[in-house]
Amino acid sequence: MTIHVDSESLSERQMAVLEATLAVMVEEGDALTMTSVSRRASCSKETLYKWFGDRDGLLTATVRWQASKVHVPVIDKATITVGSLAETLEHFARDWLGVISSDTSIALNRMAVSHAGSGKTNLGAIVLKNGRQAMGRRLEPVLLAARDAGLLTFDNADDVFRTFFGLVLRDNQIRLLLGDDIKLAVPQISADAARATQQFLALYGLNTTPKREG
Amino acid sequence: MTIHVDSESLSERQMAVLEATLAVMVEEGDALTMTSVSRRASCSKETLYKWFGDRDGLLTATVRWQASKVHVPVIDKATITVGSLAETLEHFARDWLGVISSDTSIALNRMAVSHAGSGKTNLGAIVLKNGRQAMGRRLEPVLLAARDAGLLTFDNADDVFRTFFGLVLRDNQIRLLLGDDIKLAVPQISADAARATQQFLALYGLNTTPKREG
DNA sequence: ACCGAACCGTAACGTTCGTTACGGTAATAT
DNA sequence: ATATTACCGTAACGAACGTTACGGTTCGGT
Repeated sequence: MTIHVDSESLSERQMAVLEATLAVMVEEGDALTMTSVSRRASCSKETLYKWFGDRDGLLTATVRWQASKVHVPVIDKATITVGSLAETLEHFARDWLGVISSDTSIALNRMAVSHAGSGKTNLGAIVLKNGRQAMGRRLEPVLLAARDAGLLTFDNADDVFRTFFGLVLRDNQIRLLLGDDIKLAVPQISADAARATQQFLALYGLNTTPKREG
Repeated sequence: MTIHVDSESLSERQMAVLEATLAVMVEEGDALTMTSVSRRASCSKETLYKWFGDRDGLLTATVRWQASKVHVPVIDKATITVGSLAETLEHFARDWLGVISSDTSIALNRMAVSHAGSGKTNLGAIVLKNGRQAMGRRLEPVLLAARDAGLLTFDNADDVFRTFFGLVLRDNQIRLLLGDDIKLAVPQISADAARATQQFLALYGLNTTPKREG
């Protein structure tokens, strides 16, 4: 339960251990055992316990570390135009869909959902903070800048972001978490991102953008 | 692993046991043990194993039984109008939000997500079939009837449903599964359902419906 | 009244796994 | 050179829990 390592003070070796833990997570899910991690990381169990306290500490450190690796692109607010806004949103949506359909994201979210049930640790809070909330924080200035530029109209930025969330992700995340083997390849993701952006602009944009595909 | 009871051939006593199992699921999540279920159901473990084979069989039977209880309202396709369509969609959305924010739904989805990770059983497929897919099957005729009546325009009904899914649920489901204690009370649900319906009609409706709240 | 089936409550068995302990090795410091 | 530290590999402990077994009770049929 005690935090033995901080997110910043991670040695190379420790990060390698967390990487191994993540790999085991992806392969075995919650059936991950300390033995399997130590085998995969070529380290001793004693080291695992010395560094991370207990199993929950190892999982927490892994989730926290992996979550901190997710980078959302920063957008320049100054030069925002009609085209750049659409481009930014579409790019954002594309990256996002790519992230949530990755093996590591699915494994992490599954782990967090499982542990949210038996309320021992707060993996769910960590994932929520570094996933959903980080996305919102990153996109919010873009939305506000677009509103200032007269491109969008809305009252609550967070509420708008949640609708964008729905338009982009739709049922993809829950289906992936439930094991539905949907194909989210690059063309599909691009098409989804474009559609979501179009729909979002149609709902909140001030000018009609009658662009059709084809 | 062997199926000992069918969904139809469930005695009253067996359904009471499954109800107890569901209650334990809600309370303890995946930490559910055979002992806790037998205690809660006032039955012997021997009976549990005789009826349901093993732990997975008990969980599967519970999920299957609970999922079969979810009833989605049937809508009359003949008398569809502009107002009835909006009313139908809004009602649908309201019921849906109520379901996914219920304790049982959260517990069931968490269980299914957990087991989708360690691919032993197919709880995820069951939940998916009786949740997401059942909703789509139920709403599809409404969408098609609305298109026939000239109220909506779209190519792929399933694709349209997925967007409706996103507009209604947004980030609510994943946040609930991850343990975020968001308040989804009746007024909030009603407002969300109304907003989602308005936005959906704005995207796919042929006539503009400039109704504002207030 | 008697029998057998179904079921309850509980004890017991075996496995898995988290956790701890210990011996051995390489590197670094004194 | 020797002590200390950090780590690896593995063995061992203990608890939790799925699974099985067994004695006792209820109940419907004959």
